[in-house]
Amino acid sequence: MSTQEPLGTQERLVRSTQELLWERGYVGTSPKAILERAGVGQGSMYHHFSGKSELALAAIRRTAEELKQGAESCLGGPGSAYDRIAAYLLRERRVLRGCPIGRMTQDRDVVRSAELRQPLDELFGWLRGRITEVLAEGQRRGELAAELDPAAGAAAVAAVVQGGYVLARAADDPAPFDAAVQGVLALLAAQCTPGTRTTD
Amino acid sequence: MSTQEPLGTQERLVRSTQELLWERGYVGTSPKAILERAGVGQGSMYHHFSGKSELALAAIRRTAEELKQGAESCLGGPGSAYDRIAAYLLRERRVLRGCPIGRMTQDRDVVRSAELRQPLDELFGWLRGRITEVLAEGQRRGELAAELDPAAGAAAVAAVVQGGYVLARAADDPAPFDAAVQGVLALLAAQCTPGTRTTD
DNA sequence: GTCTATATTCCGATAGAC
DNA sequence: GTCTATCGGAATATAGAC
Repeated sequence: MSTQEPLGTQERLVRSTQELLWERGYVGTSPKAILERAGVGQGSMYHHFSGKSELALAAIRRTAEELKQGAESCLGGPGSAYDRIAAYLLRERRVLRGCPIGRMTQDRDVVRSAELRQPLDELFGWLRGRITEVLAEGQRRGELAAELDPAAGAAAVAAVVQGGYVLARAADDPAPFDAAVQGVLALLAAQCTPGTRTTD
Repeated sequence: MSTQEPLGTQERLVRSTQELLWERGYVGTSPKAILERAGVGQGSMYHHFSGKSELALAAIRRTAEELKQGAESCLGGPGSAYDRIAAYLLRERRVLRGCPIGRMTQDRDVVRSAELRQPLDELFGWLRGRITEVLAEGQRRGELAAELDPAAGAAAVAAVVQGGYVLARAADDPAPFDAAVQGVLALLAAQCTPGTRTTD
C-alpha cells in the first residue's frame, strides 16, 4: 500500500525535517541542513513554508501521528491487559536513537511555543489515557488487582519508556532501557491474577 | 558553612554555564551568553578555559556531583528500603525545569563526545547501582519480596524520574511526573512485607 | 515553483593592548 | 588576568531572476 512514486518537494522537506529533528533537535537543525538532505533549493522551502518553525510543526505533527499509530497497534492488540502493555514495552525500538517526540521536550524553543508543544502534549496525553484504559479494562475483567490505580500505573509505564531512553543514551548502551522495562513489567506481573499472562 | 565572599571569575563562569546548560542545553548555549551572565569579558573565559567544551565539561561534572550528593542524602537516609526510595522519589523538585543531567543526553554534541558523556554515564550508573543496593538490602532484611530483581527495579525507579520529567514538560504541568512517581511507588509497596513502610 | 544572490546577525575563537 | 577588536563561517531570511 506504500506508494512508490517519487515524492513531491513538500513531502521531501517534511521527511527530511522529521529525521533531522530526531537526530539534532530543533535548535540543532538548520534550514540549510534540511534543504541539503531534501535535495531542494532555498526558494522551494520558503515557497511552501513560512520558515523553520512552520516546517518543524508539520514534521512534529507527522511524527506524533506515526508514533500514535505504532503504539495503538500494540495497545489495541489481542490478549490480556498485561500482554498488551508488554507488547508495547517490548516493541522493537532503536533505543539509542531515543524518542523523536520525547526529545522535543528538551528543546527550549519547542516547549516555549504553544503551537509546537501541542502535538507533544496531545501524544503523551493520549498515550497515558490509552494505557489507563487498558489497565482499567484488565481490572474489570478480573485480570488485575483492584487496588491498582490505572492512571498512576499508566503514567509510570509511559515514564519508564521515556526515562529508559535517557538512561540508555547516557550509558551509550540499550541495556538500562531493557532493565527498566523488565523491572516495571515484573512489578506489574505481581498485580496479575494467575494465568492472565501470555508474555513471559 | 557556605562561603559568602564574592566568587572568583572562574567560579562565576562555571556556575553560569551550569545554569545555561540546564536552561538551553549545550547546542543552545553560546559563549557570549555565558559571559554576559557571568559578567566577565571574553578574554577571561579563554584565559581560564580552552573553549566552550572545556567549560561545559567543568559545569557538567559539577552538576553531576551535586545531584549525586542530593540523591545520596535520600537513599542513604534512615528507614526501610521502601522509605528511602520514596524519599528519593518524593523529593522536592522543580519538575518543569527537568533534570540538568538527563537533559544532556538529548544533546548530540554531548553524547558524541566521550569526555562530555562520561559524567552522565557515571552519575546514572552510580544511581542505578545505589538504588539496587537499597532494594537488595531490603530483601536481606525481609522487607521486600525475594522475587524482586533489584537491578531491574532500580532501573525502573530511575527511569520513572527521568521519564516523568519528559511527560511533565510535554504537558507543561508537573502532574504527570507526580502520577508516575505514585504509580511506581504503589507497585513497589505491593512488594513490601506489611509494616515496613513509614511513608504513605 | 524553483533557483541563485544577498543581507544581517550570531557563533566560536584569536590577537593583542593594558 | 582582563579587556576590546577582529575574523571566518554558519544561521535564518529576503529579493528578484527564470
